[in-house]
Amino acid sequence: MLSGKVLIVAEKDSVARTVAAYLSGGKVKVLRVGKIKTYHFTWRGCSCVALGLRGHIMDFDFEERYNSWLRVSPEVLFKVDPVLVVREETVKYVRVLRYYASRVNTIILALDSDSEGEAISYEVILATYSVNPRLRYYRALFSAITKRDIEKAFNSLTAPRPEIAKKVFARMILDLTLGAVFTRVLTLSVRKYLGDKLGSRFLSYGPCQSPVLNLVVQRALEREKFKPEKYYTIHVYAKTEDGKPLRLDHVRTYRSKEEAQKVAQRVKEHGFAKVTLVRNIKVKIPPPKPLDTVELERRLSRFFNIRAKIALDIAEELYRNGYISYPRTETTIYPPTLNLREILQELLATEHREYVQELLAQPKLTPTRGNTDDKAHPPIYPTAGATREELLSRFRRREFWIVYDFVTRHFLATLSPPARVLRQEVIAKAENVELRVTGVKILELGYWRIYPFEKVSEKIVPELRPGEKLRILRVEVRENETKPPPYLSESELLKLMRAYGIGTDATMQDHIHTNVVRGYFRIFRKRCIPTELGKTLILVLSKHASRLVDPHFRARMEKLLSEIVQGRDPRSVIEEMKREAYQYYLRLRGKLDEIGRELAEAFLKTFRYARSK
DNA sequence: GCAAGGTC
Repeated sequence: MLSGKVLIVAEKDSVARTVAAYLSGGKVKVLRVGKIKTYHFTWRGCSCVALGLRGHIMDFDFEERYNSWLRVSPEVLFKVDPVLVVREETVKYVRVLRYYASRVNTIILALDSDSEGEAISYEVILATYSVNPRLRYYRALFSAITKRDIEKAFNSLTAPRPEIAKKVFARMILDLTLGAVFTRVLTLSVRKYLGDKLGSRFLSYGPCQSPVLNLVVQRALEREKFKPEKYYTIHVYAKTEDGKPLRLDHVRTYRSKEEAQKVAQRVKEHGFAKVTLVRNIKVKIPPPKPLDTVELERRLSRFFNIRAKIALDIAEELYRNGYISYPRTETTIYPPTLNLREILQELLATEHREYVQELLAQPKLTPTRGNTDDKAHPPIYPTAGATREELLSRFRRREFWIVYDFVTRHFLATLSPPARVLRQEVIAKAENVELRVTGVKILELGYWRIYPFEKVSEKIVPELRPGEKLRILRVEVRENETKPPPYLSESELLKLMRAYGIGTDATMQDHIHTNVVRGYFRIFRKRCIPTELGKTLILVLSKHASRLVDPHFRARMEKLLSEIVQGRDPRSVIEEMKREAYQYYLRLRGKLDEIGRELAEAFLKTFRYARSK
């Protein structure tokens, strides 16, 4: 099937390098063209060159003449087709692609086996077919960067799937069109009220960023609407028969203070409580599953108050420097080809040496296992052992060490035994008033030894037996108040985004970050607090175009787009979505003055506040 | 100057 000369294109350099190494059997010549590395080798008698891109090489944009926000009415953008253009930063890649394309007879598209990879494949075809009419294109689909998978993919090449590429292109067109139209109309609405005060700022809308903002705002509104209510609880201080002190709580709460006091009085007069139930349950707490991107971000936020964007930026840098594996993954199962013992050997160079030795001494390693596999990248794990000093001197920032050490501990935890605790519960009755005390006793630390972030605090209840009498010393009625729900934490937000299907593992933190940069919400002590501007933006959009900010909007759009893969004409899908968006546009346009006034007022509050802080 | 998705 193949003969002569072959160009292999991968999504990133590391994959091109690995493919070359596996197919060549080891003999690879590396040539640099500017900053781009090309890998030359022989495979099945063909002379091959492999190179890695940096993701997409093309992008959609509106033609130059639509760039004026003032002279071009936003609705015009619904009627024009954005054009696919080579990105400035990737012109050099296209040049190299074309150079080789004119000198080979076959291009193998070894891009990631997801829809983005299919789209990038198509971009490569668009960039090269004109320089060599005899070119043949094949697709190599591998589900892991392992020798077996790569060889299998290259021995069973398939055809590119343009319908998947077209779905991605349709998404790009819709994201751009909706983003541009609504960003411009919102920004223009406040112009006449704000003038120069707007500065270089603008009010953005996006099919991912805005539903994310909505989630944050809804929680804040719940919080604001919340009316605290008083309630009363009863607490009993008692002594066991052998003299140990013990506090029991009445299982009920009361709205009325008088009623609570009456019950408390009855308990007090009764003088003792009789133990009716002693329950001790041994519970196993399993170690965490192998780490994916979202979980890395969520845990670093929860455990260390590190923002998701910072977490991924640092993980990226650690990856580039060879300390951890590729940080953008949805996989939570270690592939069978991953040599866990080898990684442990590496980790002997860390300060967890002794713990690592214990694990290595075990005859069999049994890692935990999640249930997701993106078929592209393994879970995140450390790839080199390093000390605190090494990381601190190399990166100069404490967070690098925190992230690296976290990844290491998490990896070790997944190979560790569960923690074991004893959950204790004692019920006692004074007259007919039910009292309870609960406790936790740690039986075995298990993985908590290396992963103390999840360790529970111990509270031990003295040993009691049913029928035992507890002498009541004091009874207390406490006044409490119901509390509003807290602002959404960044960790919860990421979880919700994943559940609603907003963004991808690699972009979720971006959508959060965009909202922060736009001044829509702040993150303070791990929690997302919307500004006046963020709240007003959601209020305005909810009133006139609620679907655009609905958390389900992204998933709905994806579902519609997937019809393209089933054979539907992309143009008809794009038109359908645009028609709907146009209706929302008309509604907003009908209320432009009112909307502009509200947003302008909120804008001033938000940025006056930001400056005065 | 608009978005979201790759990648560094």
